[in-house]
Amino acid sequence: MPDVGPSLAKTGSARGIARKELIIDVATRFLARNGARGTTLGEIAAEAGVSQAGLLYHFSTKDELLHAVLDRRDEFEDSLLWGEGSDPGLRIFEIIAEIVGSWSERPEIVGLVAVLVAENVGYDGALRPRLASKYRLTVDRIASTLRAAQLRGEVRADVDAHLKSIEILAFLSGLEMAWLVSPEIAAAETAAEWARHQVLALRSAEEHA
Amino acid sequence: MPDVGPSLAKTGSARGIARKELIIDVATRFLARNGARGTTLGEIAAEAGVSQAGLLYHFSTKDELLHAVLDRRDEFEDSLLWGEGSDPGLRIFEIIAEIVGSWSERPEIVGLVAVLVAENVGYDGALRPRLASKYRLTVDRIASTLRAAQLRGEVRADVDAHLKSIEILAFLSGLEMAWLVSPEIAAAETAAEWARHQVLALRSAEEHA
DNA sequence: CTAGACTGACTGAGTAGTCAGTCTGTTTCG
DNA sequence: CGAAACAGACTGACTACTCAGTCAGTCTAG
Repeated sequence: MPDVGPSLAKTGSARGIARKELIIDVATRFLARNGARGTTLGEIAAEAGVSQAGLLYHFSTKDELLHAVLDRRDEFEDSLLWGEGSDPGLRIFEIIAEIVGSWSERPEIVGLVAVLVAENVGYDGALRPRLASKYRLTVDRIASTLRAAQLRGEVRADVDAHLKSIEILAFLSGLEMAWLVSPEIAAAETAAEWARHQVLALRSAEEHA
Repeated sequence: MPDVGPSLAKTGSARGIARKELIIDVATRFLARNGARGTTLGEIAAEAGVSQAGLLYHFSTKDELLHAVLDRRDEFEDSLLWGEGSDPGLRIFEIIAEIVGSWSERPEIVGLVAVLVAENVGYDGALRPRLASKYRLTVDRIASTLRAAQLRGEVRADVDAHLKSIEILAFLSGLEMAWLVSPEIAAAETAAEWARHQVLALRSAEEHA
């Protein structure tokens, strides 16, 4: 019985699984700093304590490794944004400010998605479709959250939830890039102030009472 | 008399200058889509109608070409942001919305800086110092504009001009990246709405009268 | 003794930069 | 005015190197 599609659950030994995880760890750090084109399989392999051929035993293609890294990252990001339930309402701004505040805890992996997105802007970018659809999904989720809050009367009705959602994500990813080139900027403070003002501006009159 | 430093005004023939400009044009388009690591000198040369060796006659190093592209881009960006005088006051938001609105006119070159920044996030990124200092310069300029507007009483005094400036640039560059992966998003509308709300939120009570 | 986890050696496709020489238009000089 | 000299703008061939992916074979835990 040949397994269908590319390795859906092909488990190996405990040792093998551990090494695979380690490789993903290491790859994440390299990719977040130098992008896919700026990272060689040799570097990752060496840091993970295997030969390049050994790495390719676990991930038969560079592309396969990239997707594995993104799979894990997607999971992580979802847990950050939607970890406390799928409809945080106006708390979404606080959550985002907290995410920015946590950058200093694991700086090596901040910017992974932003860096990969920038690398895949061309129409031939291999990861482009995946990154684009993930982006659209997140825009839609945040827009839905805002619309729900509008229906509950927590947010002013005259705000376009979709445009606001695009704005929120633009701010977040732009701040990420800025922090990456200039780590000394006050990213956490900027995000906290931003969140505070956003909530004030969006809160409906009724809520004020 | 040996000329001092790297080519400060070393002009060539009219034909040579024209070719150099053409190469910069072509390079700008490629770099904005595929970054420096994703663009080969051969591609640029072919599109500009010279051999690769011919290109290297004009720019003896890939790095030299990169800097030439950025020199032109810096000039262009300055003319967009500060073209109508160095202190636009609250008009800065309108200007930014106009910049976003103009993306569709020359889409091929949108994102140049964002893409190069993302590629140079690692500490060994060759362009990193240059890009970082340009970023800080722009942050400071916008912050100064806001502070001047505060002194004139046009903008509320309880806003931190520096954090606001970081926020503005984060929104702009983040929107750029979003538009690059998903060109169908309503970038111009998002920017216009954003600018409108920013001005409303920042305008001081006195100005309202 | 076997399957999973590797390694070392290799291949082939790029890719930046070098170099020696050519072509063409302009300037110098008899 | 015409030939010679020259300089700028290239080209084609090549070098030195990097890198993803292949392959045949080895090692080791269970």
